[in-house]
Amino acid sequence: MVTTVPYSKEHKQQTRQLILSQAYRLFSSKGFSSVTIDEVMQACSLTRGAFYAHFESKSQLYKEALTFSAFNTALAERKPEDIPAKAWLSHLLDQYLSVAHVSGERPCPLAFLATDVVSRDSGAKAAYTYTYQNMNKVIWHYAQNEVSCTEQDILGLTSMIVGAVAVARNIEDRRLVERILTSCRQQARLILGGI
Amino acid sequence: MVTTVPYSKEHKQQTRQLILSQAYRLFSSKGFSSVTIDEVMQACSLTRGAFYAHFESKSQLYKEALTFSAFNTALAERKPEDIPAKAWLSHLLDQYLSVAHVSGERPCPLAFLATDVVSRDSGAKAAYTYTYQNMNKVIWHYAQNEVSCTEQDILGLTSMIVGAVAVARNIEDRRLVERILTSCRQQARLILGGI
DNA sequence: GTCTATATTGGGATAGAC
DNA sequence: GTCTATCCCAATATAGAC
Repeated sequence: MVTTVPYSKEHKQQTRQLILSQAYRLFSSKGFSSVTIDEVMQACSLTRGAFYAHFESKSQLYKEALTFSAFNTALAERKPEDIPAKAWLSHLLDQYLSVAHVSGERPCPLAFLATDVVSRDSGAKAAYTYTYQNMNKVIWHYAQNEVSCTEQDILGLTSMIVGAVAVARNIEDRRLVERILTSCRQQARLILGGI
Repeated sequence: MVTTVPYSKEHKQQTRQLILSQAYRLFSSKGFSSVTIDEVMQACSLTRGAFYAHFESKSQLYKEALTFSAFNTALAERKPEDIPAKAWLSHLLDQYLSVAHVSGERPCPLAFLATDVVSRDSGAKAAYTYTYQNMNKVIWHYAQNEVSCTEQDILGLTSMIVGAVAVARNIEDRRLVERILTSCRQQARLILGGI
């Protein structure tokens, strides 16, 4: 019941982080219901029983993994000092609207869990909303004073890039996926008004 | 094993359509895994056992329900003769980008099942892709010759409206939802270039 | 075609040893 | 904290009567 000698506090923290990262990887690719706790723990080279020393339930894991992911997304990365805001924003957009992202590289929870969060509890929805607001904040941070659009216009931009990635994941025709991403890269520039 | 007297062929067809419509209603609101066959059949006032006289499996039902929905979406509605193409397109956009739609009224499968289809089989993905292509075709049909954008630009537009609805469903803050929808209605007009 | 069982599996969660 | 073993419920699918 109580943590004893052979496992240090750091070890528990590390294990917890490992579980969160593997859980997010699996949840983002398959959704809540299709992921089993056994699967998550096996990915961590642990057994199912050990799970409950870290989390109360699968639902709690989901919520925490969602929050965890918000800090590991590409958008959370700090801009290198020597790159201008406009160039960095352009880079972020291209990265988001890339085949690599659609294929699951550093998946954005907003796109990958878009319809999965709906059936979860309010906590998960709150985490989703927070991440969405944060995405808008980050983009506006780089865009403001540089482009000719309002803060409200950013909401349309983020809807578009999230939607593009979410839709593209279901499309097996590679050519169509490319066309969607290309169109959105263009429209994003149109909305921002010159970057 | 074989259909006998007390149930006519039309009766079977009617039952089948009822199952499809109830299934789509449930799938679109909760996703594949969270819907049970029992639930679908209860919504039809039938029992679980009867299901297998109509479909082979839950997966097949999902795929067929997805295809079925494509023919019942608001976008599939015919334009009344006396309404100009531009006005009709404008009406379709406003309807798509409405709180009512986000709340589940005549749900568009592209938005409501955006991340749910990913884990399904190729048949489901093909149905999704077909529906997406069709949405683009319909919008382009009304837009062409009326607006100043290319067919490729429509892909960005549809990504945006699908994304907006998918994202908004997870947000409990009504005010934020309104702001997202408003922004997208504006950006949609911007992309179309004057409607 | 629809019903009432029932077979069977998968997976969340707990118990107790180490 | 992690393991193995187990409980237990939910849900897909089938069998057989009507």
